[in-house]
Amino acid sequence: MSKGITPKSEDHNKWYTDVITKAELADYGPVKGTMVIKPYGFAIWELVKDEFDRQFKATGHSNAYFPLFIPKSFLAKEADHVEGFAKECAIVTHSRLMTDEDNTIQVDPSSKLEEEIIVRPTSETVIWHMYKKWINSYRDLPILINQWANVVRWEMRTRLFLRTSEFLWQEGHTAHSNKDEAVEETLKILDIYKNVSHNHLAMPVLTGRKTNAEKFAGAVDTYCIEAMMGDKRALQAGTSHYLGQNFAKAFDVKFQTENNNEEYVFASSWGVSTRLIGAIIMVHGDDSGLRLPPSIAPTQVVVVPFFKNDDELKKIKDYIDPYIHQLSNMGIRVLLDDRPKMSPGFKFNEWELKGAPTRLEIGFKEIENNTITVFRRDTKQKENISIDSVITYTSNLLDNIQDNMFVQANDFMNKNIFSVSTYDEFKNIINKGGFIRCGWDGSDESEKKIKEETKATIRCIPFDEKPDNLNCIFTGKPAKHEVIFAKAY
RNA sequence: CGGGACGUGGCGUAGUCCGGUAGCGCACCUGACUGGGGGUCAGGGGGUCGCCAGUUCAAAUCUGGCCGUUCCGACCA
Repeated sequence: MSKGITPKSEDHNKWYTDVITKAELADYGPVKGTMVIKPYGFAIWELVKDEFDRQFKATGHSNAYFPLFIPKSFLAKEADHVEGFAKECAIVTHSRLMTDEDNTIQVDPSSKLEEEIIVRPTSETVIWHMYKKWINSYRDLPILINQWANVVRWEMRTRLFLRTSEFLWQEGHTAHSNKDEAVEETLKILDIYKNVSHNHLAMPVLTGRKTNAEKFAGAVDTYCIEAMMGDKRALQAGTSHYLGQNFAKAFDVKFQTENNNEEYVFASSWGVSTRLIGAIIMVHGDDSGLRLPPSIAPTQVVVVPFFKNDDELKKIKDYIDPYIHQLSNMGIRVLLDDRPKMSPGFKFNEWELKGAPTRLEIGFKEIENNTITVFRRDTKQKENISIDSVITYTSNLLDNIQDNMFVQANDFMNKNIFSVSTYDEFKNIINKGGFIRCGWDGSDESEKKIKEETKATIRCIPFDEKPDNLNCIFTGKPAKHEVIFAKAY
């Protein structure tokens, strides 16, 4: 590992990839746009995933698995949906390879498939194909299914975690007998997304509805959580869609009501992806690397001993082991980094780079005085405390760091959301970075023009919008909505 | 798909203009000394210089072609 990472202020993009590669979160795959999630990065994802999974299950959802391969014809069944994904699909056309005279590997032309297969960019179509088979009566509803899966979107420009050709996510697909219930489901999930972001990722998010131009292809309404990254750009961190009867109609999924009428099923779908890892990096990271909120840190407490030889290490272990076990028994993820031939200083830097929220430093100085040195990653403060208090101190400290990281990120976001009244101010702030809350006349044209001129997009129409006395920032007409504009990833 | 840049040990690069023994930093291996913020010294391994052809006594270096990567634009969670 080479020393140091590019400072955030110098080159944010380079800083971001430096953090990922040097903290060993991920690496580039051999096919353009693919990535390998390394064990440390995957451990973070598993913690994030487990929390979502717990909350989905607690709200009545079950996991299932649908196929990776989808008949090409399925995608065409919902007109808006095809248009949304047509330009970024991987397509399977053949099923065999062969070696030719030169001993090179070729696609065997005789293995051409009769119907080409696409690799799922999302699973609405296969799932609704199956739902048609499963739904007959109102008694079969609701269906509340989630799947953890990979999807493929053939992207032109990719970035680790934020946009890769293949990524991991969860996609929920629910079917309901009436609109209200489907909308309620859509918003219930959005609430879970928001709560996990706030309470576990320590990442404040704005919630709201997407404009027509920004919503999911095939949805009636798309709701989202939007977060502000450290460079003041926006990142869509999760979406929840009310699909109305669009997919039910496309796949002819009807059910019999209590009154023996026939009606199309109402639907929702929703997802968060490994993109969240990118968000965590950019919301919390600093010039020393990653900062992980304790809730999703694979190692919450790293113990770094000072020792010259096995004998000294043994004495330190005798001193510290009981406390390590006690922390571990409390469910705290604690690790003793006793790798030999690596200086404590090296370990300090490495664990700071990897974002471990707290560190205990233990050497003979501490042993003699019955103390231990505690370092917290969020503020980089060090303190020497009595060894007797280490358990409660550390466990409280983790809670404190979790809260503090949210407060820090929330303050940062709020300081960088601006109200403006003229388009000049608007452009000025968009250039400097930040979110803008302002009026919009509701037309696709002004939204598009603003995007062309400033690269800013409407991130969402916040739930608490107050458009009444506002004018459109672009046309000056009375505002239809109060919206959040920002440059986005 | 348009425009620019670049391909030299695992990573980052010098050398290319002006052809002549492939060099450096990091990482890696061995040993000793070290250890309170990325240790020091000594020794060591690893490169058909993206590929193919051409010019030449001689090509990382010159010429032509091909391939790949990357950055900037249109598209996107």
